[in-house]
Amino acid sequence: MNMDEEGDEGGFYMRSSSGNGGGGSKCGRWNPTAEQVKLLTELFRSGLRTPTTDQIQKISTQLSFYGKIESKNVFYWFQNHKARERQKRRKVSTFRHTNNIIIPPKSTSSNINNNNLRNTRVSEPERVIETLQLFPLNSFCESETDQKVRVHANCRDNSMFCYTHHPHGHGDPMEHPPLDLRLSFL
Amino acid sequence: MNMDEEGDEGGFYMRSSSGNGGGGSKCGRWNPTAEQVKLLTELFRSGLRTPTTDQIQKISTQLSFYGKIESKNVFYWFQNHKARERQKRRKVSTFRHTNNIIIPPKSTSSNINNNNLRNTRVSEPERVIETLQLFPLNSFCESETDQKVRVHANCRDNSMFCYTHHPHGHGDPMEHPPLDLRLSFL
DNA sequence: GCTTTATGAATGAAGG
DNA sequence: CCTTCATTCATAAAGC
Repeated sequence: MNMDEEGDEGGFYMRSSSGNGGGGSKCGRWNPTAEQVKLLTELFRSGLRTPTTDQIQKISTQLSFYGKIESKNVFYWFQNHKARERQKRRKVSTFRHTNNIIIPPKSTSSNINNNNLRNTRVSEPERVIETLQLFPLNSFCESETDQKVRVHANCRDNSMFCYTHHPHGHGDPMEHPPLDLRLSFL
Repeated sequence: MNMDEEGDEGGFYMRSSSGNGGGGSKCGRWNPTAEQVKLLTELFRSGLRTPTTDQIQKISTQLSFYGKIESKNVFYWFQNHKARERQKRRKVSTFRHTNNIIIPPKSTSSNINNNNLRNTRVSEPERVIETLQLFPLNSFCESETDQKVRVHANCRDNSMFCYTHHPHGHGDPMEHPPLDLRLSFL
């Protein structure tokens, strides 16, 4: 991109690590603490997908111990998490596999001591059950993104990330294909 | 956290050697080549703002010729590009009064392009008029007192967010179905 | 090589 | 449920 525009004016970081309840957390949107996320994730993994109002209330109440939270946050969290889980599953892409053994993506917690300034999201690796994928739907890709191939019968074709990798490989630096496409391929 | 692992909270990307198209590129984050950016920009300028999945795929396929790319990269690119365009424009037009004539905010171009539901073709140019903004559409002022009860047409329970009082009293109506939650409070 | 900027990626919040 | 927007986080690239 070539936007020689000025950047920003007086950026202000807020994102207290867990100071939702204690610190002077700025209003705005809910910023879950690590504990909250962990618990929510655990619930999700336990199979909870669409909590009822009652469940939401209870969850919210419990999580309020770790920081400010509202019911709607819980509600949205599950909505988003579920949707994005599905979304990423749809993404028929990039899974590293050797021969026919698919290697789950490395979790790359290489530099743990990277104390970033603004990174306040405490990392909590929390391994997940890894099930092997036995059928690579796509050719082969290499990326760190994983997916558990899931056959979804969605009526609409509005899957978000569908990716078919077109393998290309050449070390020619000066390659320059006929970049003339007037968007015609769309 | 990346969206690849549901439990992976602090997944850090491996450093990338950024040898994108030519060299051995590690997968840190996608680093588009000049050609890719050029094409994407051109598409954007042609009016494409929110490509459909199908378009994303085609674009991705085309661009993969110039270097490694995934669909989600295209998706994110358009998301970001559109958002930042808007952001920039908003920032500038915060006080754009042409002499004395103030153009009233026309609902933020909502209905300009909404008619068109993303056909398979490139959308119409969709000129962004973006007039000045007199009111902060989404000013987040923390008001603890109220809760915007989201009227959500939930089939099962109609009382979605009720913060003021719990709807069910103490009877605790329905016990949770098939949830095998280890979290006791539910 | 350290700081600043540009931008890829993620996610909370809505709208429909 | 699905899509989209706003904001934020993280980091490669650019500038000093």
